[in-house]
Amino acid sequence: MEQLLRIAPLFQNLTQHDLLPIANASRKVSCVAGQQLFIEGDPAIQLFLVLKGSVRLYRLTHDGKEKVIEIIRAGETFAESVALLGRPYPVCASAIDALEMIAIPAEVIKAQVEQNTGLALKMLASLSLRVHRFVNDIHALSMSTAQQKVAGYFLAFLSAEADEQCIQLPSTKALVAARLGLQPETFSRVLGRMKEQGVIREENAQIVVLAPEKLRQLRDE
Amino acid sequence: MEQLLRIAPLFQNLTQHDLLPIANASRKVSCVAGQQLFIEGDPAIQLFLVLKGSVRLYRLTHDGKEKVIEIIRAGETFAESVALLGRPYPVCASAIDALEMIAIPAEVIKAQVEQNTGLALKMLASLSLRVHRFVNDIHALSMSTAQQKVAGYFLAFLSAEADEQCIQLPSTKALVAARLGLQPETFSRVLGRMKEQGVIREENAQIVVLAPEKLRQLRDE
DNA sequence: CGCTTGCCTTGACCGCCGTCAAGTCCTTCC
DNA sequence: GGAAGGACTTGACGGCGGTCAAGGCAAGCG
Repeated sequence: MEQLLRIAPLFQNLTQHDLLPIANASRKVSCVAGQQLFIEGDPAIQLFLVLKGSVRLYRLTHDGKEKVIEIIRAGETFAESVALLGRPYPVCASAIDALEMIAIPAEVIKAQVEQNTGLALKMLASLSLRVHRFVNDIHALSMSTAQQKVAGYFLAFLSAEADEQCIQLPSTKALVAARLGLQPETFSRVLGRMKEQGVIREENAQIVVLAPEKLRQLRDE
Repeated sequence: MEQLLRIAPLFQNLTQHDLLPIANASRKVSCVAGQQLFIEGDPAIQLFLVLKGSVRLYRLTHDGKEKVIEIIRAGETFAESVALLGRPYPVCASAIDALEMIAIPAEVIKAQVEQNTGLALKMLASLSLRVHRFVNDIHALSMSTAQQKVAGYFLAFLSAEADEQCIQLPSTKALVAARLGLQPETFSRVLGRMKEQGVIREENAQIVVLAPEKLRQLRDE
């Protein structure tokens, strides 16, 4: 269990002494694809570390549609912020595919944070990063055109200057579209246009970026 | 200085012993309206507590327009998250009107957080709140129509169930429009429609909400 | 093999919102 | 008082993207 916990940046570099009470209180959970983990308004009694699979965090709009806020992938934690505040979850969560996670009681984390400055700093760093990502998201969401959103999304996956990189889309295209605030149809059309411009290619469920600089140009309009 | 610092939730309830080094390292700054505080990419060497006036946090899109990410009002702090990470500012900041702030060196905060669990917890709570607000913002941004955004924005100001509440808009309407990701013209049109539906009224630069439940209905489509 | 189901694509249509432009109201300043 | 400027409003128009509908395509199953 301790080894598993150390996957998360949150718990790396913690001494075994500090990690032990957390490990003892945590338990492993498995979920099938599509399973509901919690819904908006549920009391936040635990935070999660994803070991395998991915999780969709979303909100329901008043007319029943869902807006994807974040997609959590293996190795990442979520619900850290709420565990500390003692507030109910601000989003719904459900498993995208088969899922393995570690559930960590919020109270144990709270207790540890109070004693252990190292963990507190880690959590601060983690939350700061999340804030930064949200700033990026808000910026991306208000970028006007669908093409710019998609280009920006792909560029976030590219590591360096290398040409011809592959991108593995998390789950289905429809989900990525939702993440970007687009309809599946629109996403498909944008991909089609990019393909006929020679910017990308599709190869067995992967996106191959042929011309990163052209992608950058599309994002910048 | 110490009294001023205690305005912020971040520093309330800190012992004088803990607050003193922070107070000693901080200094007061004044700005004229429109003054640039920092731009995106600047090294983040200090965080700010606004005493008087308000601050616009924004990003520049690639074609030179600016997207308002947040509006910080008197009594609030900003740039807490970056001060800890040692990363450059992810946004630009400029004064909306005449401004008085306290600038607190990031290093002092970092040093104090390492020693003082109380401050660490405060900062965690503050960042958690910010994350929650961003979640709300992302949700609001992806709500489709302009009317829904405006209704949601107004509803966030209403405290309880009381009818006939006044809302003081921060600064100009154009700025609020930018905050909502709308053009001033669109914002104006939405206000006009709400007025002729008897949902709101305008009275010397204030919005008077006449029918909160109608507003809720508009937000929910 | 044919049927179903789910995912994706493509086409047609329409409404919302951004843009451009002109006009009104109010403040400021001489 | 009159001119100038800024904030806001109102109108006309066009494009992007959402919606609806139909069709293609692969996997699973009887």
